[in-house]
Amino acid sequence: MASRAPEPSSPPTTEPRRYVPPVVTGAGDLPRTARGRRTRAALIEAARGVFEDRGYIDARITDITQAAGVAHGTFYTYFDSKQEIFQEVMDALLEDFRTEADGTPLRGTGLIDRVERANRGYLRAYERNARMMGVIEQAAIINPELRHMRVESRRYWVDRAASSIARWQRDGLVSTDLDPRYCANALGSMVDRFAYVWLVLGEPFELEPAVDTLTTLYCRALDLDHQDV
Amino acid sequence: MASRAPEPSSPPTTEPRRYVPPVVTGAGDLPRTARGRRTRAALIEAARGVFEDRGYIDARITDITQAAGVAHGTFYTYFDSKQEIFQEVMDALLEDFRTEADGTPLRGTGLIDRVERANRGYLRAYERNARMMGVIEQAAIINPELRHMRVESRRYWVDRAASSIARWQRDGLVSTDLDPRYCANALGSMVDRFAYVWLVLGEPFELEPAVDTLTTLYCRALDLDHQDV
Amino acid sequence: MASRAPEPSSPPTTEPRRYVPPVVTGAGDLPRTARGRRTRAALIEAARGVFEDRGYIDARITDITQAAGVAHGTFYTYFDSKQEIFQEVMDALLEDFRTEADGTPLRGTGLIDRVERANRGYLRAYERNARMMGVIEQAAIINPELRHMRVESRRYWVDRAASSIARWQRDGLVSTDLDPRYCANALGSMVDRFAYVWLVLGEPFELEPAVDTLTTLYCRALDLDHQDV
Amino acid sequence: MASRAPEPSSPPTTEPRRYVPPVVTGAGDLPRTARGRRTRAALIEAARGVFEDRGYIDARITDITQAAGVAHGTFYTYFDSKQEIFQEVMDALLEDFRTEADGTPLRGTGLIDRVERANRGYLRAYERNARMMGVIEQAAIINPELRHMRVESRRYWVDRAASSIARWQRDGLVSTDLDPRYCANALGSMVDRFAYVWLVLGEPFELEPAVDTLTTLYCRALDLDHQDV
DNA sequence: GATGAATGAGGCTTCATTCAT
DNA sequence: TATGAATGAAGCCTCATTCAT
Repeated sequence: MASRAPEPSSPPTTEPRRYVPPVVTGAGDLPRTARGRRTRAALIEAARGVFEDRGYIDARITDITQAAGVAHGTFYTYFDSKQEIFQEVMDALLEDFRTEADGTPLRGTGLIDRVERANRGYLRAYERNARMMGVIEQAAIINPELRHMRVESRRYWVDRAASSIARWQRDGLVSTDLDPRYCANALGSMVDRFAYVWLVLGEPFELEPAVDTLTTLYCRALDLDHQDV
Repeated sequence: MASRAPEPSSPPTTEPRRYVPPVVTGAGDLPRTARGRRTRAALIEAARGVFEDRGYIDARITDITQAAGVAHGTFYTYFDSKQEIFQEVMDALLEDFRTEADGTPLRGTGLIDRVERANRGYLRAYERNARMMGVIEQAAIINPELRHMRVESRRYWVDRAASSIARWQRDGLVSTDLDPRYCANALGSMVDRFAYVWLVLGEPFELEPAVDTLTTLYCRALDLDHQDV
Repeated sequence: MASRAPEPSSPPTTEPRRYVPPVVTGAGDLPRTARGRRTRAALIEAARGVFEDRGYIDARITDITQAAGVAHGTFYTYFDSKQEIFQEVMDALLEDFRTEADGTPLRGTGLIDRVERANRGYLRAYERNARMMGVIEQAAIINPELRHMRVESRRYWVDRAASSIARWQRDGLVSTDLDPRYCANALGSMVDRFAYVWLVLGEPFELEPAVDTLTTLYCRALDLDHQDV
Repeated sequence: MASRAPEPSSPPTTEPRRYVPPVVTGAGDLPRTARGRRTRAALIEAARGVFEDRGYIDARITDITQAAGVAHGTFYTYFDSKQEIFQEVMDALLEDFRTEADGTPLRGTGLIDRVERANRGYLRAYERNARMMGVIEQAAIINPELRHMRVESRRYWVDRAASSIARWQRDGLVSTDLDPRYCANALGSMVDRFAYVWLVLGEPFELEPAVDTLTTLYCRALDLDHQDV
């Protein structure tokens, strides 16, 4: 049945490449002088603003240098391309994401509390970075290397979830008729996509009911709530 | 005196008063001759192929006319822009989607069977149209009008699901502590995004376990399986 | 002094050609059937409206056929080009111009009365055809053959005026220190251009004071008013 | 709750809220480097030549960059459109016009001498710029903004003349039965259009008789020659 | 390091004209 | 005659990247 599907490893937009670690050009390292570091930081900050305002495709190098208050050519002193500076912005964002997720306060000690904390953390981080999240979606869909980054990032979260589920199965908390990888992907999709529909597409929701709903569905789907007495 | 004269203060050459609507080249109705209908259909078919191969952004009008074997200008006899022909392709696809979803055989008569049928139908339609689904995602993220179409289409499915959930609540099958709209969005996101991750991003899954997992999670999340004895 | 001027016979826009009488193609003669004559007339009428609304450059064949309610290709059954149908429209207009000019009532019998009649007639005809006059100016400036027509038409009026002036000189009514051709051109320019500035460019004037002013200036310039006692 | 979040109803990806003004490529100020100024000047000079040779409509950006010996894209470093560079050329020309008109030697001290000087100055400036004057006529007839410029420029001359006539009336030199604005427009039209017919349309005239005729007609029309004893 | 000018490939769209029915 | 589909040349403009100071 799945046989009619396109090769899964070959998304349509462009020919997939094995992940080539970003070529470290002259721009790879941090600038040596303080002035250089300042300029570089200004460019990254400016770039984030421009990406948020115009999206990935419509962001022009000119916009970025202008917003940073430097000459056009200066951009190429620090970055080789739009993609490269985008990766910097994206890295910072994903880092913020992880930090936020972990830093969210835990309200209780049960499994449901943990799930709730994860969901709340994710949604809050998404809220704060909503505009860039939309842009990342756009960029990832267009640029193969950026897509790779995004897929990798996704895998990080999904793998964590899959490990948890597997552990819960070993602990007898979750039925073993479920495949952890399938479940983690499905439930991760649920949370991630819900955030996108809400915060990027603009479907009107609110944080607390969203957290509640996602947490309830998540736990009931795994039958965690019956175990968690 | 100047009675028959036009208003002197309104020079005719460049600011016409009577507005003659510009000729609507394409877009209008269907071509009047069989030949025209053939050409138009050929363009749409060619366009789908080109979109699948190159994505929305990289698809050029030239690619489409070449694939259809007509002159470049012929495109503009039938369509005004890439967006317009894309909408045609997308319409056809969404139609196919609905048809497929409804036509999937029902394996039993219980609620779970119905959920399963919906999920299997959705995934099968997604499979068949995987490449275009990816392209639609791309296009919708870039073009506001296409995004609108996609959001509307999404709403169609979500509303259906929300209605079902509300009905099940009235029938005492689903706990009333859940908001149908939140649930429908979350669970719809789960299925839709899972399909995307699998069939567009290329995460390796298979149809039957996917249907099973999604159906199980969907039903347990709503506690449908306890009722459905 | 005049030596630095560009070759007078070589206006800049395009290479001047000797006047080639319009090539009589298949379209030259009137259609044989009544239906054909009707279609042709409809096209000319439609063309005038389109030219008035959009100017010469922006008028498209499509606009004309659409306004005439015939198929696109039908145009070429009767005309070979936009220029050709424009000439038809222009011919009719110039004819109307001459008729109007001659038909204007003569208010008295003196020279001044005649000058006034000519001016009033010219301005009234201009008023009625103001929009097309502007378009003719545009067309003549762009298309060498149409410019030729316009120059010829201008010459017609100027020659008439020059003849009158020469006659008046022979009759001792006008000082012989003036060159009739120079005068006729200058005074004709005055009237024609005044009409353009008023009725095409939209400078606000009114008919009667305009006639008065132009007539007074015209006659005093030639000292006709002193003779005309 | 969702306090730090952006308005959910406003998706960021495509409808940016903060408006980042598009980079103004050309048009801005003068180039900052000498090289840039040189290139810009070369483009303007080349443009004038191209306009003279091909007219406004047929002048292509490519022609201009080729004539200036720069790459196509360089044009857009300094100008946004053909219209914009044309305005520069036109500005320079009108400036030259005013300078020339004022700088023409005054042959005597009477009113007639002044009129003659103005006419000679105008015709000489017209002679020197004949080709561009024709092109300006073309451009002004086609492009609304350029027409506006031209109308404004015309108004400048006509207002000057109207002021003179009004003054002469106050001084008892010109009959008060004439409206200065009507007269200034009519007589200005005479001179301007005569120059056009001569130097653009190519009707054969010569400078001195032209100056004489126009001056005589101008003065007699206003009865200046009777006063000027 | 910083500047800003120069480059040029690349795609879209229009519309007069031709042509097959 | 009338129709309307098909043709394709032609020019504009953008903007990432390179380069000379």
